[in-house]
Amino acid sequence: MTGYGQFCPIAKTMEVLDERWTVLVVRELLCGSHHFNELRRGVPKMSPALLSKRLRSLAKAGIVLRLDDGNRTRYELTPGGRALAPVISALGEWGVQWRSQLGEEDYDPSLLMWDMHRNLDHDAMPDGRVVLAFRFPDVEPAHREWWIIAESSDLVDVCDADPGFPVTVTVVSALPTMVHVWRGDLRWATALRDGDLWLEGSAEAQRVLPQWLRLSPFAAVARQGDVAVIGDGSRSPHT
Amino acid sequence: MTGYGQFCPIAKTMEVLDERWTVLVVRELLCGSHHFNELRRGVPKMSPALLSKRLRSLAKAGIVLRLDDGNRTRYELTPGGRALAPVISALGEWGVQWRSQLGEEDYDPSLLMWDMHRNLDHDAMPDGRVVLAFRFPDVEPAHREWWIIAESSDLVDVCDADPGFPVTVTVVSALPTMVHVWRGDLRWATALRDGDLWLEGSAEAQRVLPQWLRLSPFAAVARQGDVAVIGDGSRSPHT
DNA sequence: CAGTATCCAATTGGATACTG
DNA sequence: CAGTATCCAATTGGATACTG
Repeated sequence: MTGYGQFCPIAKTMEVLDERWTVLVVRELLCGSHHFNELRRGVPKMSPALLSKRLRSLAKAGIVLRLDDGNRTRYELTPGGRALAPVISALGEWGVQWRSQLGEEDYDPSLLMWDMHRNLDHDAMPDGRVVLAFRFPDVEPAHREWWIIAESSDLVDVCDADPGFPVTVTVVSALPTMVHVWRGDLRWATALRDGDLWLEGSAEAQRVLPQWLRLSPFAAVARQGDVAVIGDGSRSPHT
Repeated sequence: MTGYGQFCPIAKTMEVLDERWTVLVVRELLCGSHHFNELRRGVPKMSPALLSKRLRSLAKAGIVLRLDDGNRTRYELTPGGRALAPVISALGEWGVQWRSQLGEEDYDPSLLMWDMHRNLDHDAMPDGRVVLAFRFPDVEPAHREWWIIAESSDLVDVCDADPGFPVTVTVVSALPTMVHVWRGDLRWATALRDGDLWLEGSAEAQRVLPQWLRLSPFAAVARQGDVAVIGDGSRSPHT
């Protein structure tokens, strides 16, 4: 039930990566998360017990190092773990090209905010605090409003309660619209032109927002295979 | 228990590939197997019930096509399935670099023969029938001797019973030695020089055998990370 | 914050035997 | 040849509550 009993290098790799959630935990580590609750925010639907278990397996497999960091534990990829980057890239590139259709349950605003908050282009942003607000009118009230507070490149917070700071720009759209813009399935300009997404704030801030908010690392991958779902989450048929 | 509930393209890919054996079935299809029992030979430790189940899942996922081919079923990759080639390559490259240590149970002579038989360099081989014999004195009698009978590029058989044809060259070694030569962990020349592997047959046939028998597609990948196990299957410590 | 402990229903997949 | 049927032990992982 564990190994494959094969000398094939693909089999030897899958022995380590084929368990549910494992690859997503590695993805989070590659994205720069180092602490347990930070990792949890990248895999919000994974139970903490299971995350703990996977981190131990990955440590045993020589992919993750668990380090004592004061009274917390710090997780670090080993060189072998970092060498998984091309594997993770290949998986993401295939996914964006051949699995672009999402189900209802895939639209998770907390994950979107978590992804966006660590991909801001701080060089393009003004000095001082920038507050980005998001409103998704189609989402249940409890998860409808979000704030990203960028103080500096190493201090960016996400919260779902109004932090009280003046907002630099507000983005309003259906959640699937923002998700597909982030994924690169739908262009900012197209969504704005079609009225599927709109901005509130100074004209200048509205103009530069798309530079501040970078897109998914896979957004630039050429699309093929199937048609993206856009707008309201209804499925487009395969072409 | 099935999806991850994430819009992340890596998660969407793993929803299709994270089940045990699935990636190895795709590997077999990419290697050119098209029929059920042909696929089985590439995953000898997988039960036929499970192989059947995985082929159905892959068909449902749009990766495999099941075609009626006379009274048998033919399996074909879809364009999306063929597009998994870079993913499979990345997995194999990582495995060869970071998981080169094999366990006892990974040394499977039937899989080795199956891999080798489809990687012959027919252009380097003479016209007419070429018979390669293998003897692994360390393996239990029932799986100690193997023959690869190459009639032409589209007619190559593997068997574990003497087919009775004159043998062109015989290779004798411990099974791990041949496996590590195939994987590229150990060079032909080194194994021959150290007496870990020897050949029987005409001097000319011995000389050209390494051209006929090509190595694993991952044999040329640069090694790093850990030290290969060679020779008798005992473990070398990590460096 | 960073996990651990416990429980349990559901799934998984190996084994074996059988079939047109 | 190309699978299907059945059974069952073992594992898995989600849920919930708890801890220093």
